[in-house]
Amino acid sequence: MRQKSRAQRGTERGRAKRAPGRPRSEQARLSILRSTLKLLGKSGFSDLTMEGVAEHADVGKATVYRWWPNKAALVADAFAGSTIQNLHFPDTGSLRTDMSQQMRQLVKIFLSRRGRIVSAILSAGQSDRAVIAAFRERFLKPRRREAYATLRRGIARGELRKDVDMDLLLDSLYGPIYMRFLIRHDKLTPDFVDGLCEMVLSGARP
Amino acid sequence: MRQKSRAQRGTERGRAKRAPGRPRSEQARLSILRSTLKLLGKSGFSDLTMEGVAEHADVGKATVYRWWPNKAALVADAFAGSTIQNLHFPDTGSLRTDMSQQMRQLVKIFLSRRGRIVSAILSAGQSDRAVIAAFRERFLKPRRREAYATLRRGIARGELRKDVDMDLLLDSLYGPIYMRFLIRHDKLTPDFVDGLCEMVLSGARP
DNA sequence: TTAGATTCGATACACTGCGTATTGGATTCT
DNA sequence: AGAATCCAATACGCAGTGTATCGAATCTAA
Repeated sequence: MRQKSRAQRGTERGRAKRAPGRPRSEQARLSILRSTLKLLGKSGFSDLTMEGVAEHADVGKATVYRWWPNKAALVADAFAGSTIQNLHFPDTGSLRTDMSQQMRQLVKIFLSRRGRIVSAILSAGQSDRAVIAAFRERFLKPRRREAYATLRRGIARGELRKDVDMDLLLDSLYGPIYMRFLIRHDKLTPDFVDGLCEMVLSGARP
Repeated sequence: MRQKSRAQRGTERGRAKRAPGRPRSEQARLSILRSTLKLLGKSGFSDLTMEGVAEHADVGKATVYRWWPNKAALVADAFAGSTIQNLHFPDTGSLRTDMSQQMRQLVKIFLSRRGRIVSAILSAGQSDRAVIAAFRERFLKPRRREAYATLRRGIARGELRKDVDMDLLLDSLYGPIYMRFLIRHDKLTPDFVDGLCEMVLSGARP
């Protein structure tokens, strides 16, 4: 909070008066965030160290601590800034293929190097509410908004009940993916995604 | 591994010759495991310290390290030994109420103090495969076996398709619960469980 | 009863990482 | 020019990790 208001003075809107003094180095900021993501993908949250980030980013340790109070805040911010592409919903005319295609993309990401970052975020989030909140706000919610639109198209086409509980439905579709991703008791395959879609969506038909 | 073979010499099967020397103190072992669970429920995984466990268990720190190589191993072992009750499947004659009742119990545990332990295990498991394996083998799998039997009763009564993919179905039922438990984007209520059961099971009917 | 093996609790130790503080120099505003 | 703020570097105290050592306790085997 404190450092955010400080940062705002420097970066927010041109009409706001610029604070005196040396402005914050955008280069250092980006370098720190990039290094955080890179190291996080390599080694997970618990092995990530603030000193390691500072060294890899070629930056003083105090510079890291000036802008992020602790490791969790840094990781949450780094993740929030990492825009994950290829996760939009298509509009094929069929709800099942719309959902299935997007969910396959999500699984692909979970199985890639970026999956390690997501797992680290969810892990750290279990003992730091700011981290899990960042995941919800920056990752989950934007995609949920797109998903609502996709579901509404399905309702309009008569593929879903009009009174369907959209949050319940989306959790039923994505929950099993997250569960297998985190507990690793079973494979995350495209066939799994398709079977999941078929079973859950057929339970929500008119 | 090394300490396990050591321990076996002392405790395994009466016919095996007992090793010379002072035997391992069962009292210390139990005290350590109990303290681990207790502290884990209070403060989560990252705040748990080996020194804290040793102190709370009234035991030397070296005694902890003699039998468990690190925090993750200790936590996995402690969780494995903690039998969680009240998580059996009833046999009411209706698949939906059988599942719903058991799932409500699970939610109750997730929302209780023991939920903190589960969340700590899943969190630690993201960077230590032994921890997540302990969760799977000691917690998930035993309940899955009971769930299979419950589903088979449902198939026999004609409430489920004969060719239903039981693992897919169970993940569809439990995945949303784990997702809400870990991401905390929505409430874990009995109504949620009931709606979930209804939607998913209706998608698996003949 | 004794010798040998192993555990126990206690404690000291080196090491790593955390988070704070200080310093001298750089950059920008007024 | 002067004030304000940022930077990198570095030193510091603190907490926790994991190892090592100690004398005492407890067991088996002879």
